[in-house]
Amino acid sequence: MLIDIKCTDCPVHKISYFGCLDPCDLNDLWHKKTCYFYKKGQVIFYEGKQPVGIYCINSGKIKICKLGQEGKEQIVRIAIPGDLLGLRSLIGGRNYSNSAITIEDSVVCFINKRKFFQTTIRYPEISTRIMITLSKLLDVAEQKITSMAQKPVRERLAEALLTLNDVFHSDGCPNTVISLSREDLANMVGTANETVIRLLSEFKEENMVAVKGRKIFILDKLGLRRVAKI
Amino acid sequence: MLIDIKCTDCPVHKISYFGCLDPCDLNDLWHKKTCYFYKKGQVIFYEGKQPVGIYCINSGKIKICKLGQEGKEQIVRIAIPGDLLGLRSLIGGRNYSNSAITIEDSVVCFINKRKFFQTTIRYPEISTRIMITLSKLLDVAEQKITSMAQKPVRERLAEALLTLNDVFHSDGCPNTVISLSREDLANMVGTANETVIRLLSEFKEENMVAVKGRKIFILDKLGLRRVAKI
DNA sequence: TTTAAAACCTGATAAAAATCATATTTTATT
DNA sequence: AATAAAATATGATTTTTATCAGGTTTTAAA
Repeated sequence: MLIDIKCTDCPVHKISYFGCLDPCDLNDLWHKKTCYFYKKGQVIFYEGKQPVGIYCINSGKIKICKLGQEGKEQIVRIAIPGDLLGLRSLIGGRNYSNSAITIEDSVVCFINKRKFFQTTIRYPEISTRIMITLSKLLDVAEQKITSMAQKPVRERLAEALLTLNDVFHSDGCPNTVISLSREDLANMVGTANETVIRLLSEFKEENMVAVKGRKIFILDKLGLRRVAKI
Repeated sequence: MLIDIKCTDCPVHKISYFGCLDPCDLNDLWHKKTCYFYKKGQVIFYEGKQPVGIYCINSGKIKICKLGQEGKEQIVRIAIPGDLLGLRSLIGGRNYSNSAITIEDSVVCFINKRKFFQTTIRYPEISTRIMITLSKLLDVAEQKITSMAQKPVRERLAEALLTLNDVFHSDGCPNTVISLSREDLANMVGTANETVIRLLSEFKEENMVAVKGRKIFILDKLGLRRVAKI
């Protein structure tokens, strides 16, 4: 569903990559971009496909995932409003190395390749910002590799819950509710969903989380941090 | 041990980040940099320390690793001649997120922070190249997360051997010899060294590798690729 | 060259986690 | 509100892999 969102009115434009654009360029961007509403569970782009531009998240949450063995999905990270999607493929001139799927109703703007490069070339701040973002993502990814290699599932799940706590807190609501299926949680942690369910009950027993249906409430961040060993 | 290597004579300068520099700047770089010889096993920099510049590998191989649980080391990647080390910390203005340790005798040049930024600012090609490199590293890292999450040790070891085959082939010698301790191999794959040893014997039985002391010879790349499922 | 210290190898055992099976609850749909 | 479908939960079992313990070989150093 095509919708219209003016960049100057966009709640994320100040914190996003385009925060440094002058009003004129921002207005121009608004006219050039297209903006869509995606229902929860819809695919924004598929791994392996050729990129034609980048996506800027206006609202909602999006899981970035890779297909592994026998189609099993690995969630690499969760993107939130202000994040750009498809940056790497565009920079490296390669096909998408992962898929983007909404995990809640989301609004995402699309900026085509040429327009994006035209803008970034005139704003070196954007390039710098991209480099910094990539650096940070790489640090996080390497940290995750280390966790996957060395930590047992219980610790990794605690780690994931803390990450999700930040992700789901980002919209500013005071008491954070994580709304993610056990399957998705398992695909973040790298385990079976039965194992996630069992460990979640353990955490519940230890009063570190509360569970209401699909929803997970973080009650004891410090406790989880202790379990995760961070 | 301080040694003197002229950038124009450096065998990697053409393929390195500084390949685009004009002769004058390259000469200037030579005067500003310092160049050291490191024995196998020496530390170039430590995780957590503040960066003061970047390192450019002239010769040798260097493991990039993070400290995990109880000091257990996780090898994130292996850097080869032409690679820059410490880039991310410099860009992001953070401390080193990992350590760099030589796995064979190496020669590494050091360029201080200011000099590096002075140069890169005048050569946008370098910024672009950095972005492309970071993008690729991130793709590789995410692929590794997926492997760690979904593949059993046997498959991951096959994968690691194929990666090492490329790394150790890079100097141009025809028949590749991987010279890496079982411990290091285990720290790449994310397993115990006993498991590596056992699986290596299996691969030997199946005529996919040959082992002579510490040295590993890859005999059947296709076979390993089949095992690794790539 | 001898000796010490690492690194490597092998087997037995234990722990962690996956898989399978099946029941129950929640959510979505008519 | 009733029904179907999907997701969640729990137990039993098996597989994978780590850990421990003991050897042997290789490497490094006196």
